[in-house]
Amino acid sequence: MGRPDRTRRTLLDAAVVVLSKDSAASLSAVAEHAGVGRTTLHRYFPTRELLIRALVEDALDRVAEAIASAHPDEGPVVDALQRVTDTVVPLGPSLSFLHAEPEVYNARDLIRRWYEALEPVAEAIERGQADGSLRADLPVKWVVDAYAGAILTAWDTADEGRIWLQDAPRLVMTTIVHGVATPQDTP
Amino acid sequence: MGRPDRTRRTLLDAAVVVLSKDSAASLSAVAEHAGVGRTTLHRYFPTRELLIRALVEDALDRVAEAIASAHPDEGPVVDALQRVTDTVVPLGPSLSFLHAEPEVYNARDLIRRWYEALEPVAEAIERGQADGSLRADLPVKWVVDAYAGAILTAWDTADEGRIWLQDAPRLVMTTIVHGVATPQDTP
DNA sequence: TCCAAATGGGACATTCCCGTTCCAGAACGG
DNA sequence: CCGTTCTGGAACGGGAATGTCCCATTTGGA
Repeated sequence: MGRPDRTRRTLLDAAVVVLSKDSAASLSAVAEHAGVGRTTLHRYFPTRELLIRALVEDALDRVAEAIASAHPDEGPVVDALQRVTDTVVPLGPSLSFLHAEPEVYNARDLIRRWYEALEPVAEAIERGQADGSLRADLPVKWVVDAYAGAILTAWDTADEGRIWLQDAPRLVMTTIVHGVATPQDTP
Repeated sequence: MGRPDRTRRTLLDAAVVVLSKDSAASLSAVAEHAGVGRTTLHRYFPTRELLIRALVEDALDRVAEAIASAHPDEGPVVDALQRVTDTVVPLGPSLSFLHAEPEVYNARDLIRRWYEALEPVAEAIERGQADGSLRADLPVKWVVDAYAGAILTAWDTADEGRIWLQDAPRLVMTTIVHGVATPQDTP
């Protein structure tokens, strides 16, 4: 991997962190956070628009890859979701960026691609509802969003120092799968 | 209530909708969405900073008032949370705005005030953990964030048309309280 | 070591948004 | 019905961010 590739990677990583906390942050701020001159940033991403697009692509790729690597179609559904959670939580900045970026919010095709990336999770949830391990009185679309939202919340909460990041996967799984009530009280 | 009060209310309502979807939206966009001239907007809120502050105050007040009106300190905790959910879900735009606004994210005191507004919820959760109706192996801070996050997610999901807004409170409560697994599988 | 590639800084024009001012017209209340 | 208040449009200066160019310097590989 040559120098250009490393610089590009550095820029993408810095940009996702900065822009996830302020989607309107200036390109100067991004370049500075990456330890790179603003000129160099423009050399790799000529316009802000192109930088955003590249970040979205990168984030979607990472999420899709992380989910795939967890093999959500294998084994008991709850175990599968546990594996997905473990691999996706570290992608917090990318999730946070996708969620904060207005470009994503207002572009139909990008929303569609987000849910395409989550499709294996949706299938796992359907599988769970079919085999009786997940309750079937909740819309799959809702469960997908609630699950993804919980992961995002966990990242944000850890980022604010209210929980430890290492606890995040367990908290997400316990809360989403079993709920916050005591088991006995669940009718 | 005179004309100025109504105009101010119109502006606040329009601004929270526009800025919740794009925290960097221009004041022209806000004024246009409110059906008001940009001059008038500046007459009520001289600077963008002051508009943001007023929006934050308004959002925090609404959340605190909605929670208080649900009397989260009375009756069974799960019932109390149900009442809070019912009253808070309609505040989606305000929650979304608070969550998206970088000004809030980066200001210690505003974060503190957000959690102060949620304090009655935190107390209800503590009460539930103490009386055995809620599981005690989850940090209260996490439960508060997960709960608020679920309400926000439900609003966003309804806004995208993936669920009906009228179903949101039930979905939030079922998911957060009981989880998405079938009751029998909860150990 | 040497050369090509990559980088960083400075300078510049452009564009967009903000905040202000002025003035004419509309709306509301007495 | 009249006058006070509120509103909307136009115009302007200032400032910040963007995108572009040029050139000196550094870096890393052959």
